[in-house]
Amino acid sequence: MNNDGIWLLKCICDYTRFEILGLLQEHQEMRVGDFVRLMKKDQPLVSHHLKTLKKCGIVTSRRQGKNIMYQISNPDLAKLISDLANTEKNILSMCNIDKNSTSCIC
Amino acid sequence: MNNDGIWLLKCICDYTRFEILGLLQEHQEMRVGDFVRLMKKDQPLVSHHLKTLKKCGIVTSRRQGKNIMYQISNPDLAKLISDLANTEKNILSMCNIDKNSTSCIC
DNA sequence: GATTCATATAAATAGTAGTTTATATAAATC
DNA sequence: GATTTATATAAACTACTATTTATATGAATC
Repeated sequence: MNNDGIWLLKCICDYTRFEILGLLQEHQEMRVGDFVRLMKKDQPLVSHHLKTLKKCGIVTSRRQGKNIMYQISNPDLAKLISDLANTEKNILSMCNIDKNSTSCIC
Repeated sequence: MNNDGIWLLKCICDYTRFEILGLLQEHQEMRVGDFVRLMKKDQPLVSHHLKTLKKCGIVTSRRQGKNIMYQISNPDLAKLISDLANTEKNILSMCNIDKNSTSCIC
């Protein structure tokens, strides 16, 4: 893992992974196939990002028969991630964003 | 600006920009040259990242003689960014990080 | 034990973003 | 007004990371 002090934020700041984490906040535990269906993305792509999240310690997994179930590694972490998402939302709503513009005007 | 809903987090999640924002939290307002000196990075690099932050609406600038002064665009935003940094720190401290390992174990 | 289903892994590709190098602009000073 | 100082811009380069495509693994079922 890189050593720049914000590798964890970076790990969360990819849209696909952000989406995965959002789904995991809602559903506690999910199979890979669930992500694939809900996110409408290719299975290898989803698996790849799950692996990245796992390497960062953000999610854990367990096998259940043919499926592999993923969950956020611990409840406190889940809370902090949702804090992060909320902070992001607050910042966004603080900005007057013109969706067709190239910038936001705070 | 991209449209993935986390462009702002992404804008903050670069080490150089994170460092710039950290300095701006401490000093309210700084000249480009101040960043260059304190961060020990090339001037064009710093300018480039300041431009990115500006495009995202995170910082603003004003000219003062030969210098251009940068500041975080508004106090609420400054607070939210420091919240973000704190959340990051909390997450990090929640993880038992072995600095020489390739992952953290939450 | 062969086939199917679910997921992982690996390799190739493509796109993006950071960095460096060189140059331009704009204000201040002599 | 020429030179210096501070900053910006542009182009070239590099490195990283997401995505795609193809294949492998491993459990369950017939």
